[in-house]
Amino acid sequence: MSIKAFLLTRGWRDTPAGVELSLWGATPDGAVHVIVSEQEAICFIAQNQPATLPARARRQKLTLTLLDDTPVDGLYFHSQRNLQTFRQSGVALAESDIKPVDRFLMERFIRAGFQADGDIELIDGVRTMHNPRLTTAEVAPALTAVALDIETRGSSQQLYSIAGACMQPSHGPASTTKPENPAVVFMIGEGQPERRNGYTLYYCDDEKSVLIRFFSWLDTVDPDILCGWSVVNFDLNFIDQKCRTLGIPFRIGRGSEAAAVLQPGNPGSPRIARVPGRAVLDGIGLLKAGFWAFESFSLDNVAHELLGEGKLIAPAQDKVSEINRLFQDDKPQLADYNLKDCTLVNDIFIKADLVAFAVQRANLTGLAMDRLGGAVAAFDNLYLPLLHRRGCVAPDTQAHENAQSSPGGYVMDSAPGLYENVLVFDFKSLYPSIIRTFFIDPLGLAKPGDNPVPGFLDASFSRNAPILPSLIETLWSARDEAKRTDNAPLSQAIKIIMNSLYGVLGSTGCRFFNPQLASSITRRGHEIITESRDWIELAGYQVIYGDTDSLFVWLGDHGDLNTAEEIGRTLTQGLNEWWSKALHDKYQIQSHLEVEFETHYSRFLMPTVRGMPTGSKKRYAGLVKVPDGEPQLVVKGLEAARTDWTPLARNFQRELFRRVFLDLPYEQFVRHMAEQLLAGELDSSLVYRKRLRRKLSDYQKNVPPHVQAARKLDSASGSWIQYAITRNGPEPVQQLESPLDYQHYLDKQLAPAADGILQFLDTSFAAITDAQMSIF
DNA sequence: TATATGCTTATTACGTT
DNA sequence: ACGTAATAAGCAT
Repeated sequence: MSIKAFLLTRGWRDTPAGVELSLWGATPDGAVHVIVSEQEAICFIAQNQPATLPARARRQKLTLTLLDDTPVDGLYFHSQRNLQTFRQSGVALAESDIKPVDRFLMERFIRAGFQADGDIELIDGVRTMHNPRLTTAEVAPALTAVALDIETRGSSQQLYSIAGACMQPSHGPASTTKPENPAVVFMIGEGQPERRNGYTLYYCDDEKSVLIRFFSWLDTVDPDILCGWSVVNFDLNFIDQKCRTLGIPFRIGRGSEAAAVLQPGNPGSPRIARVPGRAVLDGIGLLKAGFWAFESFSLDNVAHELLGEGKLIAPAQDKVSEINRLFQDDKPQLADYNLKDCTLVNDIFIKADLVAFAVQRANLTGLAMDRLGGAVAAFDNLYLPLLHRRGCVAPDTQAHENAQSSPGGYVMDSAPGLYENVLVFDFKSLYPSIIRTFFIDPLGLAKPGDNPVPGFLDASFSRNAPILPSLIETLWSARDEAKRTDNAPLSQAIKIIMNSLYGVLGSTGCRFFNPQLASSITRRGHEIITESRDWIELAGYQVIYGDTDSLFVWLGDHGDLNTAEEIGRTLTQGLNEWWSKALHDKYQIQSHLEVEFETHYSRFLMPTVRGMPTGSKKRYAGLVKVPDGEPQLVVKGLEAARTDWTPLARNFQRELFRRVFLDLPYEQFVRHMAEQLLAGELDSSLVYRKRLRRKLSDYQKNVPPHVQAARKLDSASGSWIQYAITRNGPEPVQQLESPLDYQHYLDKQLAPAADGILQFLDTSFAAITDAQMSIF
């Protein structure tokens, strides 16, 4: 095949070998023909338009105008700096020595419909370290994955074993070539290979041999994806360091290319894995990116919550010594444990559809599928191609010192009380809908033209085919379609990208940062929520609370249970129609605001700020009746919702609320709970769990309880600390020495958890339990 | 290998009575 | 002893 140019890199940087470029395509003779970014290429691919890209990109000569009106002829670039670098560098192009990973990627692009001759072009420069561009289902039609997991001995940093297990994600058609040996464990030890339950255990002489044989196995399986649990920060980093120590190459890339784990520049930032030709997906990171919430992100806990099973050695045991013991006495059992972690990871990936989510996310953002976060880059990828087609280029990122910050959401003062029949209305995707309705757009702000739509901070926005609103519109209908076809990962990915489009406009790291943009969104939000509140009150109902995009409406005497739903629908429709008319009359714009009737709480608690008459914010609870089922208790922000409160208080609060909401007796329950506590029957639920968000030594100005407990620990371990309050103060659970301070738990856990609701029943935790005392 | 702001709570640290 | 500011964590949207 004859390759003219290959266009798969991005960004630029100075290296000892010279400047590496990535934003442009060019032909081997050095002439600049193609002015197109990788980002744009990926956007096209994502839209299933592979044929459109090369023709358009090669032939189109654009005349561009900077937003500051500097004319630029024929160049397509993302920043002044890139332009300068490009001009100075004298790009040299070559066809030679295409690496296996590049060849692999080209083959995939060709399979996706590109013509090798002419359509795919090679730009020399970066290309060695960067990779994997498995961004789309078209490019990677049948993804295969391997979960890996290592076992080590902590103190001496010895590697005991590596396990790997193949997965066929639900995404894409099944791979036709099933690996012969889909799950393996390589362990230091002596003996013949052992066929065990679903995998093969191989014994190796030493660490070096464990690594080399694992790399070789990986090469035959040749997965697109490596996954695991904290896989970059722990497993791959450990293997990388071990390879350096042993002097062997870290060959887990495609075509046995060497991988690397980049160490964080500044402490706190995550490590990054560079594995040529493969994507590295971490289960924890992906779940967090999809807004999954778990009590803890430990593998054992997530497996229990999602799959109903856990690790073979429960974390409560002394895991380290147990692993050491197994390595000495029972290697097959250690191998079982090792492999089980891999299969749990695979099962979690399948259950939560994480590969599909990662693919959809990459399709939408134009980012590599193993790159999490990156909202600013995603905005660029979506916005810049459209901006360029208008003949404009964007400004580079600026330094913003003392940047004016924009307000966030509007949080109403609440009316505290214990209610019946509270309806919750919310504006569906409020900020994106404001962007659509009010033409919020960087280009529209720069060139408002005649008769613009006013924003805030003296901003005004052109009505003439704005870019960002049309982008939102496209995403919006794609999301509706995804919901219609039950494509949950896609719908979730679109929701996240839509919301992040707003977020970056208020972030100084974004080239489009501008308080006028951010404020024109959020302050319009304030106006919308307060005017909606006024409208509902004029309609005769009391609004007891609201936060950013939601309104909590008490039906009061109108609250006949059968008519509540009816009222909800009527108010929804009325409010939507009112906004349509109001915005048309005032600005001659079409409203894309959309109020939804979200929840009907049959019982609802809006507490006060502790010890005050003032209504609380961001804290409430309610009961939702479900047809043919147990009523569902919803608790937001209160003690029961907080992981830094003890299980004692959280369970107690939920049960108390349930009883109160269902008009069941509760005093006996409260007394019984206090009795059990004092009798030592609840000791196992008295543990606090908090994160150490800084280094132990960095807590200087103030030493909170969890830090006091952590400092009593012989060996510091991890960023979470579990502790209990004893009569000698906080002590870590691992080294509990003093008797528990039950009075503390009565006063600081049970009482506050109960009084939030009991105050509206004209009683208190103290009153109920004192009555008990007087009986004795 | 830069989405945000708003709110509540507990606890400590430290000054003033 | 008591009030208040600072510190820290976690949550809602």
